[in-house]
Amino acid sequence: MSGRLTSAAQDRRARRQEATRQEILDAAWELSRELGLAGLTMRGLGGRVGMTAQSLYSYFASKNEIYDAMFAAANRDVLARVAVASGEGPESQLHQGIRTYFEFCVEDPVRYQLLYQRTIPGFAPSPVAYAPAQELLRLLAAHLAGLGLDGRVLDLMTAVIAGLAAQQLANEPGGDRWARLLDDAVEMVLRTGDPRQRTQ
Amino acid sequence: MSGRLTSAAQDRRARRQEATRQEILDAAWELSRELGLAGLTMRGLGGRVGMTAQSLYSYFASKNEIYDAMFAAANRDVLARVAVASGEGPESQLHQGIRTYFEFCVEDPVRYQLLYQRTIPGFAPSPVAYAPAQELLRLLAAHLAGLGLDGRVLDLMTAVIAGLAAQQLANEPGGDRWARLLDDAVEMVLRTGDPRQRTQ
DNA sequence: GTCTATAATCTGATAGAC
DNA sequence: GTCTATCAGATTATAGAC
Repeated sequence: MSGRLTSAAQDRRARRQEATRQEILDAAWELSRELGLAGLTMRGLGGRVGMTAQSLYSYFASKNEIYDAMFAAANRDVLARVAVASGEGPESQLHQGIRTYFEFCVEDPVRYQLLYQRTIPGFAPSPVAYAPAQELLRLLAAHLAGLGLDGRVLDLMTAVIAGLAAQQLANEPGGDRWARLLDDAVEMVLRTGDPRQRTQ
Repeated sequence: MSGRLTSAAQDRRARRQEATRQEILDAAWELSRELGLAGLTMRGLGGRVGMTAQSLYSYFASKNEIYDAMFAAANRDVLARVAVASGEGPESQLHQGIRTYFEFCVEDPVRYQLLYQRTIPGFAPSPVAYAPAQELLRLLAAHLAGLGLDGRVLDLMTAVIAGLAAQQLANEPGGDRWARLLDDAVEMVLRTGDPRQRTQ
């Protein structure tokens, strides 16, 4: 019986640990949005979450491990959101999925910087943290393949989506000047890649 | 006569000053490419150029002024390169100009980061440093207007170009997987914006 | 698991001699 | 214009008491 009790206590402790980790990550996002990704410091983060900077090392082995956890969470988030995007018919579903992804991108400039502009000096995401992004790309590739479109169209599509998101974030964050071009742009790429459309 | 001599001496001194400034900027680019834009430090820069970090302040009032000078030089460079891009007929000229611009973008990741991904914490370019970029955009707008295309097409065009460049730099720096899609992508945007092409 | 203390180092920038 | 010396801080991270 003491074994079961010990195990239950371990569970409780582990859950508490995990809850604190999450609290720290929430504060890290908050601070990053206020001061920029490079402005995030262990002291500032500790202060925000109500402990000393040193105590953070009980939850994360290094500052980069915090960045990695943020990276992983964001990637898991976008994959989940795109996966549930529905629509009637494959083309509508594709449009919906891309729209969902695009909105995720322009929603949070700091998150976009972390995920897609490798700008933090010593940081590179771990394979585990990066995996959902690859899965997302595979998902898009499969959808396009289902419409008879090849890798060339995939590359063009990712570039067009990324370009619209980047322009929106850089030149008019929070606006829709590029966002409202998205559907037509996607349609344009689909038509270009459609063999029935080609002249040769 | 002493007046002329003094003036000549001032000229010589000013030229020497300017030469040293340029030497410092060259070293700054070099170091940034080695360590990343955020990795550039006054001490490192001083060491590279053969003086102490403190002496750099005789040439630039601050570190941000160095970033600004780099920003300005890069913008002047790309404008000059695009301006001389030639071609027969307005469409060919447009393609050539865009190709020149694109190659400038993918040529140097660090320069791209400085110009187009506002990632340095305290730095914002001065109006003078930024001006050539606006001129470049006006140039593109005028070319498109000459083909009967509106601001919507301009926004779509900038997004497509930026997207291809960003994907190329992020996923395959030095390669041509996205670069070789450029001409077709530009053509695609031009056709989409052509009123003769529209169905309604 | 949290703290204090501190290591060890880096940063941009200034003062003043020469 | 260049140097030495130094300011006034910041940074991540570790050691060890409790």
